[in-house]
Amino acid sequence: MFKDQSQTSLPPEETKAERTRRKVFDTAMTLFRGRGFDETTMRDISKDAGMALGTAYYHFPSKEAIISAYYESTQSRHHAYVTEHLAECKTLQERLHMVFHSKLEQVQGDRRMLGAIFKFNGDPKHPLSVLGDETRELQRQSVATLALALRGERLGREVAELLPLALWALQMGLLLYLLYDSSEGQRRTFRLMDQSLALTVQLLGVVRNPLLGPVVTPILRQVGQMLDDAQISLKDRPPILQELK
Amino acid sequence: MFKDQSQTSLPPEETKAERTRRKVFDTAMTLFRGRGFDETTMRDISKDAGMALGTAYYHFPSKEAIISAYYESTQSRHHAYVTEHLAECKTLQERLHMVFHSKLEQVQGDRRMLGAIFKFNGDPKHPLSVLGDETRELQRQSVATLALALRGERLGREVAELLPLALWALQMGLLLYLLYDSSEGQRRTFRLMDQSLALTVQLLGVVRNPLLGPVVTPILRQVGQMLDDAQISLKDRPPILQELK
DNA sequence: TCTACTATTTGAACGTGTTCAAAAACCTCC
DNA sequence: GGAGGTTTTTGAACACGTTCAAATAGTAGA
Repeated sequence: MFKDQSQTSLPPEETKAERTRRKVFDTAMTLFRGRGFDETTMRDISKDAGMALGTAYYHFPSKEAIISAYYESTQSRHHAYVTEHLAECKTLQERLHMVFHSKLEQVQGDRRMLGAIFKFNGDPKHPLSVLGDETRELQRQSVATLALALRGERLGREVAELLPLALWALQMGLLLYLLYDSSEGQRRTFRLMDQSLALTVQLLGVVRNPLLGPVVTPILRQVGQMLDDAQISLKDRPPILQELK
Repeated sequence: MFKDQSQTSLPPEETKAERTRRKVFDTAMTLFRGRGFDETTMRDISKDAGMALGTAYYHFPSKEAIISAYYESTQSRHHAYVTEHLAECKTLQERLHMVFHSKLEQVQGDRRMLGAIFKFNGDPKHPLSVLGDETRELQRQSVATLALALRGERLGREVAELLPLALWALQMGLLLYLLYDSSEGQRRTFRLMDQSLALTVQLLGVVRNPLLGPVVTPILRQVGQMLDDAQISLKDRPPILQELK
């Protein structure tokens, strides 16, 4: 219809195909948020987007692929937000608070979509399984984003290795909790999050207490070895869990 | 076809309907184990069971309901096994070992079916969500079975409240790991399990150390309060997570 | 044995996600 | 502007889980 003459120089990358793809994505997001993932059909999406069913499938190989795209986009938005606001936070508490709160606020409106993400963890072969092969890179990024909150902390080797993964697990748990939390404004999840983070900081204090070193260090070391052995680790190429052996 | 004349007195409860239902269940189990849940069609099941599609649906309201029945049957088999063998185990280690090993051995052959169970956790409304409303009773039983391993232990109030739930979470984690573990005989999962249990016992030692009481007790108390507040608790009617507030 | 009722079985039909061959639009080089 | 090629769009078709009205088998009371 329209030749895109207004933007000859700015983004030369917005091809027609990309515009269609975005139209599918945006329409799907609106419908998913409104009715939920399962209640929205691909036919609904293509109809609302003003195109044929096959067209939507040309741009997204499956319905879940749309969720996957959402997953990527929130992750990168979160990462951007965190890197931007990191300098403003002075203490560890502040950094953890900022990192976790921004994540939660970001996905707060998408509660009904989270289910669609958690749904696929049961299938190791499934591309959307958070623990699986295909989301490995995404999961690595997610851990890296959270690890930014630990920047500059003096941590023992064991803690430095384990904590980012533990934070990731905590975040996953909180997102799962969010999914079930229909309290107003999801305040329950926010409270649980604050308490969890306070506890984390407190535990970190215990772990760093030199008097308790002899008790704590061997345990941490053992936990680390155990997770390594089970390949639930972060050492160089981080799989979390792919098909094992 | 056959009038069942051989059992006039033994089980008066095996009606024809029950026999058909069992036929559906058994056929489904065979196919699920062989090809996996998703790869098995309701049409496959009904054909192999020698009946029409609608008949299978008369006895099970949905495909997932068959998994649900499996879920119940393993839980009760596990419980029976544990109560029977509990007396043979003298130490805490032995009891934990027996309880966890028997569970794992029981579901070992059903790896491919576990995915179908984990799949539904994403949806709070879904009857098969392990955290949800409808599986509450089943989850309570599961925790109770695991708690049998702690019978007779002297535990502080906080630990006594938290540990069973922690064991349940551990078991869930191990089952998820099992799902991804295609190592021969699932030895990776067994090893991870043994290590986790050893660590559990070791941690229990730390927690019980009277010298560390002042450090450990307030933390445990706080964790307990936090989970209570978030309704992730076991106090009287245990919800774990249902739709919140 | 017949009658009325219930429990069970049947397969056609529906809505879904997905696939695909063909049509249409677009692009590039002459 | 037209020929040849590629990208995008289209809607019919498929297999699946599920529903349902109708057919059949079973049962209990006369």
